[in-house]
Amino acid sequence: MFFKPNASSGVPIYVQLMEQVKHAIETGALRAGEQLPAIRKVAEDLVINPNTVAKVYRELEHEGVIELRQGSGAFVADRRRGQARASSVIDARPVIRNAVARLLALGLNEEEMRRLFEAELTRLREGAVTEFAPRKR
Amino acid sequence: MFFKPNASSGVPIYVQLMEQVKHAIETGALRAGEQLPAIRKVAEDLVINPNTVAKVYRELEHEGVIELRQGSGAFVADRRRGQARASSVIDARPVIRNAVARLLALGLNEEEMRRLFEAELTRLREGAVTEFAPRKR
DNA sequence: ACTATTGTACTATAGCAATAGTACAATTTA
DNA sequence: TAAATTGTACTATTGCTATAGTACAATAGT
Repeated sequence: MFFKPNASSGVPIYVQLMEQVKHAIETGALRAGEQLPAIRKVAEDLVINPNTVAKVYRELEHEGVIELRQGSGAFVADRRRGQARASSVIDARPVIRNAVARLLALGLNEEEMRRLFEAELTRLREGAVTEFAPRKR
Repeated sequence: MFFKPNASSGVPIYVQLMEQVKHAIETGALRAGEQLPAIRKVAEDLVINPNTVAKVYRELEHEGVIELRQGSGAFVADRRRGQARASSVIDARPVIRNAVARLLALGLNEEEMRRLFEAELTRLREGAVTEFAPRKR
């Protein structure tokens, strides 16, 4: 599992890290019971503040994703649910990998892909949407 | 074109709005020369602060995406580039639409889809990545 | 027991996001 | 010309993100 904070994306670093850890668990890169690197170690590697990493671990624990044991470290919580999810997400990987490859072939850049993807998710979400259309001239 | 601010996504509202406007132009929903709704109107519709919308328009103008004319309003800049892009993005739409449908069929929720997608983009991006792996026990 | 490691818990600071409110300037419309 | 509309430009406030620095508490390893 890899991580590279995208400082210019507008998404807070701690949110990005949380997402990465969850994704690592979903894909089986991190399995139940396994230990995560120490707060200070992660902070050093990513060149971010230890407090930021601590916040990530704290939040993840609050969500039941990991377990924190003072003096020992952080461990992936062993919930059957996450493990069951893993297979689905792993099966899903080639699907988006293929799609992204096609988008790339069509000449789209990363930003365009992301906007297209988010627009599609919004479409699914539906709910109370507000129209944002050009005015009559 | 539709817009629904996702306050809990961690992404600043003004960034989301900027992305939406760009996407609308890329897909042809907004065409060169067309007028965008007034700042106060958008703010009212989306129930956000006029200053936030003003910031969006200001930033978009700075990027050359739109033109601001005091007293008149905001207009989509007529650069050939955006128009040329439109066809590519439109062609790309069924690709991700199909992919998202498959992910949905696999039982993935929105968050999982987004993480999977972002992970794939990170893979493409490559560059200097920092390993984030479990420690030996 | 001692030491190192790991998470916990503060305070303080700087910057950005978003809101609220007000006033002004340029243009369009009647 | 007068009024309405639209963008511009402030100040002030609140809350969150991220950083820096320090100290403490619990556990593991020797």
